[in-house]
This record gives sequence, C-alpha cells and structure tokens, in this order.
Amino acid sequence: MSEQRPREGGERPEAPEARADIVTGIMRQWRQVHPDLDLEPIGVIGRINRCAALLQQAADAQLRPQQLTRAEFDLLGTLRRSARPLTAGELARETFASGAAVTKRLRRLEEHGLVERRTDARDRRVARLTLTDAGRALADRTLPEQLDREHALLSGLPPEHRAELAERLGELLLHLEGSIPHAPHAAG
Amino acid sequence: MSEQRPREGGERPEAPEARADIVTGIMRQWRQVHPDLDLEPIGVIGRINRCAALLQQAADAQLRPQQLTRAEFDLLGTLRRSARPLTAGELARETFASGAAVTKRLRRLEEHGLVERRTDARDRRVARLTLTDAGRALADRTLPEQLDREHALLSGLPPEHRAELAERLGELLLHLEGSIPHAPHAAG
DNA sequence: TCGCTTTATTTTACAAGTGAAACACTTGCT
DNA sequence: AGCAAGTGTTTCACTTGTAAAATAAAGCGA
Repeated sequence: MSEQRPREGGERPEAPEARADIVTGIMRQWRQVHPDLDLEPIGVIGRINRCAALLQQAADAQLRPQQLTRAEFDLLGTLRRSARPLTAGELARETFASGAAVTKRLRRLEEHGLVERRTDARDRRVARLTLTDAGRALADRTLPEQLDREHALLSGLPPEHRAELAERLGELLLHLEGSIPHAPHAAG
Repeated sequence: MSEQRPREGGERPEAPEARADIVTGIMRQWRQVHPDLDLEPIGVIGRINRCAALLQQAADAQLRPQQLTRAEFDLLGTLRRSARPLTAGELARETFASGAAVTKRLRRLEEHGLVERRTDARDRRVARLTLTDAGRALADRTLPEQLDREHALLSGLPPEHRAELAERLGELLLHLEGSIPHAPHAAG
C-alpha cells in the first residue's frame, strides 16, 4: 500500500486524546470510501514504508556534508565489514543493486580515493574491490555517527518497545525473504 | 543504516536452531569489526528498510501487469480516498513527491484516461484533478487485490504479532514525523 | 492603479538507476 | 585444439526523479 501525508490544513486532531500518524489518517479516509475492506496491511506496510522513507531521508541528510550518497556509503560499509575483498558482482548482490549501478558508484568511489580495484590474477574478468586507508577511515568515522543519529531517532520509543519492534520486524523479514521472489535489484 | 544481503554461499546457518534474516548476519559481521558499537539501530532500521524494499518490490510486481507504477497507483489512491478534487500541489504534498514528478505522472495518467484535469475557475493557476470513471474502477479493483496480497505476506506473522508491529511502528512513525525536518520529497 | 512579491504549475537540465547489449574471459566438451 | 556455452563486468540507450528556472496568475500595499 502507499504512504501519504496528512492534509496540510487543520485536519490534524484525530482522537481527542492522542495525536495520530499519517497512516492513521489515511486509513480513516479509506474506511469512509470502502467500509468493508480489511485495512490491516495499510497499518503495517504503510507504516513500514513511511518510516523507511523518513529514516532514509535522515540518513541521506547526514551523509550529504561528506558528499556521500546512501548507496555509496552502503558499498563502503559492505567492504568494511567483509573479511576479504569483494567482487563487483558480490557487491551488487550484497547491496541489492544492479551491476550497472554498482559500476558507476564504484567508479565514483575510486575517483574519490576511497576504493581500490585489482583484477583477479586467476580470472581476468573479475575485479576485486577493497577500501583504501582513506575509505576505511571514512567508514569508521561515519558509521558511529550514523548509528548515534539513528539511536537518537529510535529513542522516541521505550527500550522494550524497540526490542519488540526489532523482534517482530525480524520475524517479518525472515518470512518475506522466503516469500518474495528474488528480484534483481531491490535496494531500499 | 544500510541493508544488505546474506552471502550467496553456504554462510546461511547462524544459530543452529533457527534461521536468521540478513540483518542478523550483517550485525554479526559488524560485531567482529567493531565489537563495542551499539548496533541496535541496525536491528531496527536495517530491518525496516529491508522489509520496505521487499514489500515495495512485491507491490511493483503486482501493479506491472496493469502498466501501473507504484507512484502512479499512489496518486490514484490519493484521489480515490479524497472527498474532493485535489490540486497538483496537494497531490505532491500527499505523496511526498516533487511537483515535477507529479506533473509527469499525472500526464501519463491523463493519457491513459484515468485522471481528469480542470483549471480552477477562480484561480487560473490551479489544476483540479479527479479520477475518471475508468480511473476509479481501476483503483477500486486494484486496491483490494493489493491488500489481499499484502495480507498474505503479513500472514507469516501471528495476528498478535501483527497488531504489536502496527502499534510499535505507529509510535515510531509519530515520533519520526515530529523529529525529522520536512524534506521536500521523501516518498518511499 | 501600479509595481513588487508571492504562489501554482510546468519546463528544463542533469544525475542516477534500469535492462539489455557488448565485450572479454573462462569452462567444458568433442 | 577448437568451439560453443557460460560468466563477470562494463557500456549503452533510455526512463524517471530532482532542483532550479521559467511562466502565468494572484495577492498586497502605496
């Protein structure tokens, strides 16, 4: 289901006691249009999508001063947590991006001196990618900053609720991983 | 934080008793690299992003046979649940898209006879958008189909877990809506 | 009334992603 | 050894989104 925003005007107060997120408003609208539709998926999926959008927006904003996109940072992170060099194909699979996109991004990261490429001695088709010292330093500096910011965003939820959320999301993710056909690229 | 995929090879079995989602694997990797980092945000945000990506991918796939993109369907839905015609600007705000993107999408929907445009009599700058009969019929047919598919995807979780997830996500979303500056476009 | 500011929407220029094609290399079989 | 099939990566042609500029219309104050 889609995600939308509450009306700009004075349509905010829903329940007189509590504020409501935009998905609640959207569900209310749909109940008027289709009173007999089961809207539970909107309550879950709509909120997942909306939270994702906002969280990604926040991550983008934090990376911007360093001239890094989230996708590029994703590549840096993937290389940083890997115990060995990765091929372009592995990076594409790990980051759910197309080969073409990865090629372009790696090019940019190479130009910025953050990533290094070597052709595999045994198979000349294969590129082996590693972080440069600068790339590693950047990743090591940026990740904790991102995590701090994200921790602050999550602190709006009590710890038990956060744990619960992680648990339920983990269950859902596991199920989705088994249910949704592996599409070529599904970064998010 | 970013989202990635488990290694392709035989790295799958984590805990001997239970399968694990990919975010679990990523967290394990980071623990080896940075043992003292608080990875809680990855557990929540990484999973939100990954679930969102998979769910969006599934939604895209379902809309494809009707030559509809998710963003276009979002516009149709927004018009369908609205009690009155909406302006292009309102649609942009409701769908968290830029005015330029909305203009392009509306053009396509108009060409397909799904959306109708009238210039406002009182303010000639303003476009008033409504669904055509065909547009409404399509929305009314497609939404339940999407919801059914989504309901099936969520059925991997027990009902109480779904309710809990919706609740926690709602809390988080409400908090994020209040914390993250309103960026121009943050569709998801 | 007039001129300046603001507003609604579209157009423009460009970046970034995609699927498919291209290219080079490797593997496997006869 | 030679060739067809398969594989890894990049290039290509195109689509789609963005920010900013452009255009037309409205609002406001002197």
